[in-house]
Amino acid sequence: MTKKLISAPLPTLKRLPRYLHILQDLKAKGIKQVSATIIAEELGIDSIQVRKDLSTTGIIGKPKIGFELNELIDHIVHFLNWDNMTDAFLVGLGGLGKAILGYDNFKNYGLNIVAAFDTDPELLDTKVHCVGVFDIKKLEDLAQRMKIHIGVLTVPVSAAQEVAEKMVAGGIKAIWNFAPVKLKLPDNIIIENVFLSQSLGVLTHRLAQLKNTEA
Amino acid sequence: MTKKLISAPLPTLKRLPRYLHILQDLKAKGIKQVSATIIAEELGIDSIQVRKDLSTTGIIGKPKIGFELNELIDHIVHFLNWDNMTDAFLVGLGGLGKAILGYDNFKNYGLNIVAAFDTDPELLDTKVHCVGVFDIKKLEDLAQRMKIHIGVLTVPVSAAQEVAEKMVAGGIKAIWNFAPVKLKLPDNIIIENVFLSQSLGVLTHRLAQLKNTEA
DNA sequence: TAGATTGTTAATCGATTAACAATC
DNA sequence: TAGATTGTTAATCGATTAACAATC
Repeated sequence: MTKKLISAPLPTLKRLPRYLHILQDLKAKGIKQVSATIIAEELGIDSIQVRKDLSTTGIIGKPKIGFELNELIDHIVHFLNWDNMTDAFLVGLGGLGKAILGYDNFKNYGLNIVAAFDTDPELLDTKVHCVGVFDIKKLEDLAQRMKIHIGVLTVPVSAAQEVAEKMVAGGIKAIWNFAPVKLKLPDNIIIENVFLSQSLGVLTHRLAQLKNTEA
Repeated sequence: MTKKLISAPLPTLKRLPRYLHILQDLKAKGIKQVSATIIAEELGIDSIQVRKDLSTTGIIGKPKIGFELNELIDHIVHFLNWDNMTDAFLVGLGGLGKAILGYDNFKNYGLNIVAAFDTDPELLDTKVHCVGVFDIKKLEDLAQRMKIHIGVLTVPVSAAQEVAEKMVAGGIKAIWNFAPVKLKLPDNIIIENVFLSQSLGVLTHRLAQLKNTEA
């Protein structure tokens, strides 16, 4: 039986991977128990928030003691579904696509990229970071046959919508989108965008602000 | 005289680059005016929110007409400080570092990477995507002499804190951090984190949820 | 003019933070 | 035991959404 995964507020969901990083550090140091206070201090946030976030994963702590480290890690990992490796396709072997393929750590995050796609004839039927590269024409058919549910989209903006539609046609249910464009897809498709310009905008705005207040 | 940059709520700040993408698309199509309604439809958000967000940039629209496209673009670009190119250093030439160096578009986002740093002897004194690569030992001195204020941090977790401290020692005021670790730096240093695991966690959790509700 | 849109004030909603009893 | 921590309910805070007058 699979435990039911109850959802959480988006901000909570985004903090969970950060807790996990800390916890795995502590585990490597041989620590067995941890309190919300410790985690909070490490991340510079409020301990009440940590406690509330952790409770959404279903973990039960012990007053005065805190949480069993291994048990807590398991709960977070399960909540994020990182205990089940999910196969994925990646489309677009530009710099970013290659970087993601080469970043082994995503295996710790439940993501297993099993094939890559591009239009560049030079790349077809080669391997990049041990992953086979195929023509985009084969995407839909292969996705269906291999029952792929996650697509990583690292193509230029101009191709993003078209490729995303092919992913959906192939039965892909969730798209990790790195192209700075709003994908127009059916409502039941999960889209998670990584827009680097957002993050950079925050940085440059704040830096300008800082310089203005200094001047 | 530089116009004063008033700050905005973080969610607003993060939406502004997305508005800009849409507006530049419209500009390329030769359109001269735009209403909040149009932008909102394009992004699938509320038009009231768009109006409020835009007003934080200081733009004044015309009832019934909307906004002058060029004027609106200028306001957002100025608000994000993307009209002033800021020189930056990048440290860590792994896959991600190389991808960022190769992504010319950041020049549209006010970021100009003028030098890269690594420890790999093979890379030193070569050029990657037309940017010179230097030994990390030279980082502090060069940052000071060139008055660099932004550092892009794409090193492994194990090196992140140490390199970040070198950046600060070199006078860098804002760090765009891609290493999944909390940097411990003075309060006046601006840190903007890009934690891909956060985004991936949201995706895998939601996909698991979807499958659970289907089953 | 009538309809559409802006800009702003007020209401709602949801997340964070505070308070506190329970407890190892 | 006393102090520290959990889990939960209530209060606060801030962002989103609604309402509406002004206006081209």
